[in-house]
Amino acid sequence: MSTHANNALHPTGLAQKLADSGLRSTPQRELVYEVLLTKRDHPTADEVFARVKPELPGISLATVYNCLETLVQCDLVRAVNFERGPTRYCPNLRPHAHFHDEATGQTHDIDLPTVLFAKLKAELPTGFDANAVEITFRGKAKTSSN
Amino acid sequence: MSTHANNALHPTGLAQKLADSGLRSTPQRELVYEVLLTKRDHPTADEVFARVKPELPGISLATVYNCLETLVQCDLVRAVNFERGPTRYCPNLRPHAHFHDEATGQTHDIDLPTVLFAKLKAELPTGFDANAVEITFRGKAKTSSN
DNA sequence: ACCAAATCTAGAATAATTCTAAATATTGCT
DNA sequence: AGCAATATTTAGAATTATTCTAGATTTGGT
Repeated sequence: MSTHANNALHPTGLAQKLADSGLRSTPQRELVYEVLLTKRDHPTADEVFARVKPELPGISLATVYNCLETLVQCDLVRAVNFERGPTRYCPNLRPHAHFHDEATGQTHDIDLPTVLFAKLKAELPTGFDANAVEITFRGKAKTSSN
Repeated sequence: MSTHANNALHPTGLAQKLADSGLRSTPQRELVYEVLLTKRDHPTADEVFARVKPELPGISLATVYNCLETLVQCDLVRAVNFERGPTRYCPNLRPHAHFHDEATGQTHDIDLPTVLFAKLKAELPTGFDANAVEITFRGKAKTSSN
């Protein structure tokens, strides 16, 4: 069922990545990561908390924040922000943009050719050296998947 | 001294733009707008408040927020967000990107060819109709103006 | 000058996130 | 196995930026 390129990194891989940063694999971290992989709808910390609680009823919201931050630090997950709304989390590590649907509030990943990111960086005046570019679209999506 | 293309819109123009939206020109709105035009360093609401207070000691922070919001609504000013930081305000209406200097925290405007924005929108899959694109660079700037 | 509507103000309320300090869990010795 | 050192989790308090509320002030049109 792995029809599309997927950067799923299951328990062992996760443990490895964490260890690389001198961190431990814990049930909380594994579960938070799994929740992000399972439903890739850019959930907020609160939403992750809600999805994780049934599995691990004792988990606290602070821990969810901690785990998410940890995963971001280890480059397993990207934090996505849109106009002061709550931070959303995204396990898609390919370079991509985001599309915010004004009607539904949903966030969609938009894959873009890598060269485009390079082209953008090339537009910067001398003296500016970017190590990241973020691209966000806003508008209406009339996808069939809605 | 008007060396660069400038979209300054002084009192009369401001009053006009406000009137277009059925709003009044007030000392507070004029001053907030002037402060934004005078020092275009993408100040936060707090910073605008600090700059405005000496001129109009009775002004409240709530009013500064109100004025900024009003100016944004009238398309005189753009609100700029970067990773959950406080919203910053920018009177540059040309389509442009922002560069966040990780070292200084400063925000710089980056003018980009208009066609680039169009090209980006063209990359969207069918079904996605964007009415705005936001581009943010992050990195180090070693400009002489620092 | 008067009235209605618009605007402004101070302070309370809210939302998302971070901080703090104590409780738990885990690891690496011995 | 036993134990100290360290990492992680937890609940709740604190913080920050912003919005809300309700009353006071200002304004434009008659």
